[in-house]
Amino acid sequence: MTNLNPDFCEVNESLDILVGKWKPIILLNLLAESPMRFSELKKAIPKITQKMLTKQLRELESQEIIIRKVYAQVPPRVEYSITKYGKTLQPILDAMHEWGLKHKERTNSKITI
Amino acid sequence: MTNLNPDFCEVNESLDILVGKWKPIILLNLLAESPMRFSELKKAIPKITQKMLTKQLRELESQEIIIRKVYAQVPPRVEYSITKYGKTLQPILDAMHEWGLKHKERTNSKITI
DNA sequence: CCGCATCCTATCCGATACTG
DNA sequence: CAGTATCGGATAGGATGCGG
Repeated sequence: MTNLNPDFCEVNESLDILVGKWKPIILLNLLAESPMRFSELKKAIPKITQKMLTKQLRELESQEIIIRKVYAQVPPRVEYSITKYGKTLQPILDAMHEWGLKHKERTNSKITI
Repeated sequence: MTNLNPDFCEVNESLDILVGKWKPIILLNLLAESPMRFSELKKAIPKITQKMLTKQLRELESQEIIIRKVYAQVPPRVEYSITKYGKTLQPILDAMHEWGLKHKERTNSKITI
């Protein structure tokens, strides 16, 4: 393994998509239930601001992980869905979730010693 | 799935450890070969600055993903190894690597159309 | 050989206010 | 309802130079 740099490390390809304070939570929501309206996502993730929700959704959309569908209505209705491609991230999310749980156990048992 | 916020999303536990421009590459190196000297890592990852290498190593050390061993010599000799705990990240790294490869194929085939 | 200190820049992210 | 626009603080990361 010689002359590595981040531009040629495939791990970073998936990392780029997942990184963002709210990306994992948004993806977990849309993997569990698609489509979801903007307001439903906002309600499911109360602490996110509208600005950040919009921004992270736009980024995921531009990477074709999710799809944004606008209905020409008043008031507006916008629905977000995970794409088939986005679903391929599931194994990664699962592995990370499982590791996270173990990590928490470990951390807790340390504190209580 | 209600009232989620990043502080209670287990995915972020593992993400926190992996995020950092050079963390994945450092981990892949140490997973492939442990221990490695500071200078060996620097040589394997030419574009990283000493400051960043030191910083990322310190962070991984504080999370007990790697171990830092100093030999009382002149000149100094410092070796870094992956811990048993750090090895539990391997499935995540593997999943991300595999996804990254597929992602690159996909991206390339798009460009060449 | 290994690392620290300093300075600098870019981007992330939050708070708040406004709009078709 | 589903966004923009603007401001400002915090953090990540790079360049460079010094030190035991």
